Amino acid sequence: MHTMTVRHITSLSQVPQASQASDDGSGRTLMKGRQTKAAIVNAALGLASQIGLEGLSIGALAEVTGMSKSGVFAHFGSREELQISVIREYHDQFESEVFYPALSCARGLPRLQSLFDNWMQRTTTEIDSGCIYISGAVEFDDRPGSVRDALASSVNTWQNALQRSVAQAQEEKHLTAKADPLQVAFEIHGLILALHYEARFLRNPGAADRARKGFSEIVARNQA
Amino acid sequence: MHTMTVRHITSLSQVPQASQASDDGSGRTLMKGRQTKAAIVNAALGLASQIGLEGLSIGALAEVTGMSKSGVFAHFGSREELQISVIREYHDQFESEVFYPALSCARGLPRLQSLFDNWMQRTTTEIDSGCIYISGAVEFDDRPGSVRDALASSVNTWQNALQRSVAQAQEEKHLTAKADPLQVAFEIHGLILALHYEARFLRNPGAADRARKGFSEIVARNQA
DNA sequence: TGCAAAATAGCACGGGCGTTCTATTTTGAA
DNA sequence: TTCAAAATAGAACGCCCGTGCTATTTTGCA
Repeated sequence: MHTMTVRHITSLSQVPQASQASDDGSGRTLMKGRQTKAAIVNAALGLASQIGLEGLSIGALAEVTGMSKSGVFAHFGSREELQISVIREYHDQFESEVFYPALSCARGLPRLQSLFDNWMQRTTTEIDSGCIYISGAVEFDDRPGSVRDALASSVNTWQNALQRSVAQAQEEKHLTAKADPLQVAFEIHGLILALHYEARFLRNPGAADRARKGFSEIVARNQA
Repeated sequence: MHTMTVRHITSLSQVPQASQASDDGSGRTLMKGRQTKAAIVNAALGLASQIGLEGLSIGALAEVTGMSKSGVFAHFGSREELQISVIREYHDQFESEVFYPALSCARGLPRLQSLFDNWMQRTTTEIDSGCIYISGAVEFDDRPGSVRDALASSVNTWQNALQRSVAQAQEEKHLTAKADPLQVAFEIHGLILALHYEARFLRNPGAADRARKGFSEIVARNQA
């Protein structure tokens, strides 16, 4: 039986969260375990990106980090909790690489374009490492449980942010009011998925260009 | 050491292949093992659709078919060969459900529309069972080997057929000659991937409508 | 510097996996 | 009906997995 502190995966908007520094609120100073745990999670994210969340094994993780199996295990209490930690880490990285940088662009189309560019950039990088929002969806689409919930929650948060950006582009009269943000976000998502599929699995060259072209066509078609 | 008869996965066009009846060409009559093997492969496809090609285990398959582990194993000689058999079976089903029926529609846009409709129909059905062209791509994008090769070969065959249909629609002056078949096929693929992702993983309603709408926009934009 | 608590290691367990080997049953042409 | 060949079963193998236990080491405040 584990004491599982429920921590919601949201933000991707307003609150820029607290310090994450040396104090966890319990009055005790940062113990070494925290850093170790962070290192483990980082290694785990690297592993999971390549072989998937399901392929992630505590034994392999112990080898990579140079620790013992039980030493790794103790930080999480279960494999599920480890997987959820990895998802949280990925969420944070995605947020800081794709979402936050776009906030420096003007509301509306510029910001939407920036969101897409950052997303493309990240996906292109991931052609060699894999995206766990994509692989995870396939691994857990039929597997109910807390891992699936954490994953879906993260993805939903991002999709909402994307849809919000489309709606803002309408408010700013950059896109026609007749467009449906859900539809636009759906089509953009499809471009990213096709890029990931064709570049990473099929190794087709030119997929990135096609994704970019697809985006500009979507924008053109929905322009105000 | 296995005698592995190399059988290329192609067709999806011209040659409607031979009888597949009771003679395998070696002069011997159909033995019972053939039917059993077919039954196993069918069961395996059902299993793999839900839990993926990697999740497929000989033990589980033996239980489902009511056979012994070694009885099942003997038909394939290795787990890889079993997975490849499943891919071949899926290829055949995909062909006969999506590709062949569309041939009864007129060359050009009608046939392309039919291909998409059949594909949509199949994907919609697969929201409950999963598509191994999609899950397999994720599972094997980083795992070289014969399974990956078989999968990529099947997918490439289908993509070529789709691109050919787009080109034919241009020849028939249904679509503008300025369109790029690779681009159009890429975007259509994206719609199907987004449908699968959002309907099967996120359980978002309305995804099918959005995919259809996306297709009609692609057609409209590329009309001659 | 001492000492409780936290972090890590070591070991063993039960279970599922793919595969191999050796019986045993079933098949179907002669 | 016979009998070799094909099909299937059964048991065992080594391997890796997640997890639970019990030391042992390390940490960092008093």
